[in-house]
Amino acid sequence: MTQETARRDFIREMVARDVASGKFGRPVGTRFPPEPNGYPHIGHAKSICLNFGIAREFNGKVNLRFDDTNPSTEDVKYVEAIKEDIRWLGFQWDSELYASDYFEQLYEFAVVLVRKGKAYVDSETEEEIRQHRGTVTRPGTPSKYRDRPVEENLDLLERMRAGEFPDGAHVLRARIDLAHPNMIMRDPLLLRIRHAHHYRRGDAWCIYPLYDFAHGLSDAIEGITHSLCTLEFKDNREIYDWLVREVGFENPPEQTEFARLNIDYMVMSKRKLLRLVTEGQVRGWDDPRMPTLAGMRRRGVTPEAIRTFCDTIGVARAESRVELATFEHAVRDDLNLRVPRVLCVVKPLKVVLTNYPEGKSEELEAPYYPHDVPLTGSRMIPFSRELYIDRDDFMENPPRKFFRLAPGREVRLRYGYFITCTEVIKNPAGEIAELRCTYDPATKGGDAPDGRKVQGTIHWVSAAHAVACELRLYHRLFNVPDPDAVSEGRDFIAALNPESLVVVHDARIEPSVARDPVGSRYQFERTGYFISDVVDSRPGTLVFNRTVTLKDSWQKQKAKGA
RNA sequence: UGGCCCCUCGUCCAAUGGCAGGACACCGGACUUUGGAUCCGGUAAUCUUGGUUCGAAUCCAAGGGGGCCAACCA
Repeated sequence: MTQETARRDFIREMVARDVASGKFGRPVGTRFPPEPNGYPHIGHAKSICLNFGIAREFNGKVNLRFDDTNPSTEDVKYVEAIKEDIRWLGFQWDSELYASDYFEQLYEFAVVLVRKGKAYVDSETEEEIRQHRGTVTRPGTPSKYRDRPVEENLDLLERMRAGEFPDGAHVLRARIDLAHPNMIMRDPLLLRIRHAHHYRRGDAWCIYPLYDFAHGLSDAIEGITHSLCTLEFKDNREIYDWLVREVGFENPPEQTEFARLNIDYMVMSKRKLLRLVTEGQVRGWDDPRMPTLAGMRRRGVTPEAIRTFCDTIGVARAESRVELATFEHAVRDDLNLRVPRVLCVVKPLKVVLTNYPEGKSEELEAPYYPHDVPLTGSRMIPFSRELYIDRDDFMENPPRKFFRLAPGREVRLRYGYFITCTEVIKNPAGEIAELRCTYDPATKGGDAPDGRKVQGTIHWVSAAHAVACELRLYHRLFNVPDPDAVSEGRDFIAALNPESLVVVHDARIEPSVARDPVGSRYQFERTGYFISDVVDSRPGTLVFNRTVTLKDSWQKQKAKGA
């Protein structure tokens, strides 16, 4: 707010200029204008951070305005979801408003336009209107109703509102120019008849404004100064300006467009997300694989990480696609500094310590945070003769640079002892069933008094004390970086990653987490960040969602060797 | 093909006529009881061609490439 030297995006620079010049003669006003027909996603988060951020930085106001002008797709459940997600992201709006509350005013504006000869009632069919609009390379032709007398237009408009006509019988159009090079300006439709129940207005209205008619005028009614939207609305700016001018607003708001957010391996279109949900490709709007805020929340992503991410990617006018790594970095960077570490074995392999007394067990103290995280706390973890380690941490014939357990090799058990593998036990099928190891009692806590070093440290749990749990390992939902760009005629559904969710049913976790509340976040050491699932996890049936893996330079090493 | 918008390291964003910089990614190294984190170092870009200018990523022109617009969706 005070950092005038901080680098700013082109929009903030513009707002700063406008504030300095007193251009609008009123405080900065922004708005976030979702249509309540779907759940907000990370792309909306970018817009939310921008609009709410600017209002805060410039001591302005931000409105949450639902652009609810289409009764057939909208629902209260979406307005509730949107409000919840904005709050969760950490923002508070100054006013909660609805375009549907402006229907009366919009109707009056329509009358004004008709009286000025700037709008008319067209009675052509939908098909005729489309035909007469021309194409991008060919001008359109006027409707035969275009020159109806004002009085007739007024009468028709009134009767449209009164419900005298069926859907599609008439529309109100702006009278501009059928040959306009900007298609949007070829007498755009303003009001259409829709005998449909509106989730807020009920059956009070049967004519509904279209986006172009409602949006700019709603901004103007609210005294918005800076109306920020995405690039695809660039052409609409012309009708926006035309309408606020014709209706007579002084110092009307001005629209500025910025590039929408795209992230590799994600789809951001609400239409596509809705399809994923309705077709059951995912388990709902809050499926942790979804780019929705609800999905990310359930996945374990924090609002702070999302806000940091939005800061990182910046705001510009060039279309772009952000690498997934940029997003994952923001997530790890935030989680690293806030969540406790615990031990969880994903694919258990039994280890028997042949020189550890049978029936004995002990408690080892394990800090929750590593030395470089400024948080404190620890818990005791049980240790005994039979343990589980991860199958991936043992190889019978290890390649070079494999620093983990192998026959004859010594490794450290995290917070525990050094162990050495002495024997590999196989089942009749020849698969490794169990390892026999010896432990060195002198290395309790993880250090050898003789200064002996080990290459690797692996995680483990005590077989008798560990708690079975379910792990949901999420991967990218799509196999291609740009699922929106699947070739013509092919469905983006075909690009879905069949392994976007891998469920592990028999993971084993240290018992300390058993009674933590659902929604608790952890780092499972050496594995990744996880959150206990708020929907399905309960005491006795623990379920964890993997938020993001840890960076894995061993995987990278392996890939290079391959 | 009409109109409009955009084009800087692999990716995202800066540089607002004056030394092309940051973040992520990548590659090395240090450190390490997480192959995590951290620290240090490195590779790496102005779409092309002209023009204006003492000086151009920046201004102009042409070309190339990408995107948006022809829903009674937003």
